[in-house]
Amino acid sequence: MRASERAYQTLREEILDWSLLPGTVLAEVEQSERLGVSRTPLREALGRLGAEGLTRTARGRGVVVSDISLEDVDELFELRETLEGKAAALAAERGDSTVFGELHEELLAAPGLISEADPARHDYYELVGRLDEAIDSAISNSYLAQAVRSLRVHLVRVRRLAADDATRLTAAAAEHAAIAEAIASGNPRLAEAATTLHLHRSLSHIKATHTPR
Amino acid sequence: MRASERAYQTLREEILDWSLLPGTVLAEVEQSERLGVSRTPLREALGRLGAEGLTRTARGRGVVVSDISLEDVDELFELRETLEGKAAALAAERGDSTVFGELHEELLAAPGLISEADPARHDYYELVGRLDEAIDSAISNSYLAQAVRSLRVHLVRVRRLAADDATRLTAAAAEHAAIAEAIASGNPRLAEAATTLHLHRSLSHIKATHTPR
DNA sequence: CATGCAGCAAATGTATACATAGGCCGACGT
DNA sequence: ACGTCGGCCTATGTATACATTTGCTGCATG
Repeated sequence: MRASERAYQTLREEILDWSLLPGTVLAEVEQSERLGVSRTPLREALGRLGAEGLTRTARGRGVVVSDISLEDVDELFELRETLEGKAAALAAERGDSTVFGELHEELLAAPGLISEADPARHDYYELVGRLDEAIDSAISNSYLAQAVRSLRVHLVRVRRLAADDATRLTAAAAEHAAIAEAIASGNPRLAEAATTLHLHRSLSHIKATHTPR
Repeated sequence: MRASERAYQTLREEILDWSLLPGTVLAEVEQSERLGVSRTPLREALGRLGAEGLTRTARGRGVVVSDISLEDVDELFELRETLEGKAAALAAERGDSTVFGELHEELLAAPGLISEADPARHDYYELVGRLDEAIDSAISNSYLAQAVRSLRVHLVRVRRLAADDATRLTAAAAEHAAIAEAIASGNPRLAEAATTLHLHRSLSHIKATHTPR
């Protein structure tokens, strides 16, 4: 794998899982030595991160990890409701009913995946990720898909602000199942409504459980 | 100005005004010599263009200018309707009524700007650009604003597919005036409807006047 | 005591040399 | 004659040396 790709993947992971906290300065020499690559591929990695909005260049202090506050969460969900609502509606119009029917079945059984044995809820998030991918490919619109994907990057960070307890995840699974069912039934307005409902509940949960640091 | 910035601006301009046609290969040495910068800043410029979607890396042949077809136009407008509709609605909720009232007045007088003396319609597009900026800043949502801006880049390219005759521009000015008026009146649903109407007419115009090459 | 300027230091920005991989062309074999 | 293999050559990927800018510190002056 290319050195710039390695540096990009590593930094991206570390930012998304809050190993690198907002405000952390990513100096070129420092990071290039730490990651074992030279400054050139590291700069390319920093450029890509900046384009995604995960970092910003603080005039004079170099590149720093972007901040993400509760206000950002409101803004993110405002955009998310718009984009994912439209995506769900288009998926209902254009998607393959059997694909989403199967996802619906799986999501109904999802509470079984939320076991205490897997604190990271790997299986659960993998299933939700497959629903996202199915919607992306069903909408047949690369620009919308791209917009949704770039938005989801930030949402991964936000997830850490919320306490994803088993109770909430079980409820969320039911909401996702409702979205899949609506898409499978080919009803755009219902799919959009189910998405809106899910996002509002997610946002409420984040805001209710967030403990200010 | 930085060399990488110069290279980026130049290439971006050339792609947007179709001086660099879709499919054109942007080899690093070739372009760095042409633009008078070394390969390092040029690579940074190419990276930024790729992140915007104006170029893509063609496996083996390096970086090429992205294609943009009539199918892309449909996809672009589908996303545009979603984003700009939401933006207009938010602007109506949160914007300063006087700002949009003044833009409304100016847009009503816009047909006077469309003179035969200025084939590029510089004054007209400047005014429309100010409406876009006013909406962007009124929505108070940096993520949505960013999404709208990244979308507009592609629309600049599309504009060249349409024959922007004086008749269409006069009608478009009236549609823009209606949007500004709806925002000034603080009516989100009206603002969204006016935007939807305008975008549909723009798309119809593009599809009606486009002469396949 | 505060403010501004000058010099220094460390960061980023740029150029270039070098490594490496992949594609193309020619030759050889079937 | 066509296909395949090998070598060369040109492209990109990386490292590093150098230039340049900017922020900070300390001293001097009002």
